[in-house]
Amino acid sequence: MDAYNYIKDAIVIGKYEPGMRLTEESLANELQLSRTPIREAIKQLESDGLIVPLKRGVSVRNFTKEDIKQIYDLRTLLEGYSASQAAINRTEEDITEMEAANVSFEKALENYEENDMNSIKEIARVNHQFHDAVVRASRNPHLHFHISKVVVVPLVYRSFYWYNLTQLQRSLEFHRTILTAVRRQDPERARIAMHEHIYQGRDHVMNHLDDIKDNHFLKEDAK
Amino acid sequence: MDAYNYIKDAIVIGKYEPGMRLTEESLANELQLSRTPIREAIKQLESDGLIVPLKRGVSVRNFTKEDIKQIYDLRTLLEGYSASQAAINRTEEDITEMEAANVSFEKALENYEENDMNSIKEIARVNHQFHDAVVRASRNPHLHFHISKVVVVPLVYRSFYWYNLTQLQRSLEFHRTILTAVRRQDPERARIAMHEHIYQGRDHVMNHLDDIKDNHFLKEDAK
DNA sequence: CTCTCATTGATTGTATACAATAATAAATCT
DNA sequence: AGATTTATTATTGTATACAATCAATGAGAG
Repeated sequence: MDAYNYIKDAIVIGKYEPGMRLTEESLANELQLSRTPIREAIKQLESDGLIVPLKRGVSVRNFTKEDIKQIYDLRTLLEGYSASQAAINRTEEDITEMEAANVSFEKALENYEENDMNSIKEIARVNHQFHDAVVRASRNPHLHFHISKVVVVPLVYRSFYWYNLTQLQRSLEFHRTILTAVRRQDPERARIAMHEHIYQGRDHVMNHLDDIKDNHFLKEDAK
Repeated sequence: MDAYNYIKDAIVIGKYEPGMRLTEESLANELQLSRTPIREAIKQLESDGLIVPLKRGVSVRNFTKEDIKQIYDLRTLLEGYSASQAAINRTEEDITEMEAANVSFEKALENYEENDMNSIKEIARVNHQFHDAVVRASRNPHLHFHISKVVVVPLVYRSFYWYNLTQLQRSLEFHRTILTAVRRQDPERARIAMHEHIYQGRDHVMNHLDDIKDNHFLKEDAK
């Protein structure tokens, strides 16, 4: 894996915590590379908004509750649009892919256990599989570009750790509703279903952020 | 100016034409720098989607007519949302800024002459001033982030060269309508007005792309 | 004469060295 | 002691050298 993806993953899974300062040399040591490729990775992560520039060097970005709200609102907007466009432009192959993703989701739910790292990761994977199929069906690469930047945010990723079986089953139901609307080429219903689906995710995450007292995600930006 | 902004501008104004291959060494020579900072700039521009990776090195991205359509659709969506949020969250200072931007626009129109490089640039500047004020009034930095990536596309920038006085006056009228809706805190009217405004821009650009025979923007991707 | 393979040349990927600058620690003065 | 200046250290910014890889050219075989 290259430096960019390594560091990105480390941030997303929380290995590098928000506010943590990243120095080129320590990263270079950890990845057994020279500073040159590290610097390039850092520049890209800065473009992604996952790290913020300091006077000297960079630190892992801290997303506040307000950030998460706004990011979910954007996701709602973009993925809602994505679903509506998918309903217009989808082919039979797209439908097949979405169906396959939902079958995988079902299977993943059968093996699901709360707090089991592996089954959670599997859920995250098949969930992404479905959403990705929708975006691809929309036939708009630029939309894909923006959605991918909005979804990668650490908290969005980690939200799967906070779901329980009932909520995940509800998610699958939404996927089925969206699939039906896309199959019937009903853009508005597809959009609304996706909108509702992601909005539920937003509520879910926001509730958790309220609960957590010692919330290291909400630390003030280390200046 | 640093390497990133230099190359970006060169691409946006068309100095580096679509499909043109960029080698690190030639850029290093042109900017009188070593390859190291050039490489970092290239990685960022790749994130922006302004250049595309080749098997070896990179080339300036070529935006097809389909790309432009999709980009404008996204802009419509994002800036429409931006206007609606501005209507909700605006302060008096935001209104003042938007008013100032429109006054500047008026002034710029008085000095406007078709094909006059300077007055065109001035129009582009004050237009951006207004749109930027709206985004800032929406109080959503992430929205700002995405809109800025969607607006920078070369063709969007150059579209100002294709306007005439009547069309620019119409643009100013739209700005006024948007401002009114934002002032009255009417999100839906603000959204629709912005939507219509940008959609006109889209039509305008698409018509021009139809007209232009020897359209170097539409060259096939140099592989 | 054309196709294949090898050799050459150009360009990128990585490492390292040095210079510039910021952060930190020490020392001096009031 | 507290503040201010100076010295030291840490970290980044840039340049350059070398290794790895891809593209292009040419030589030889069919």
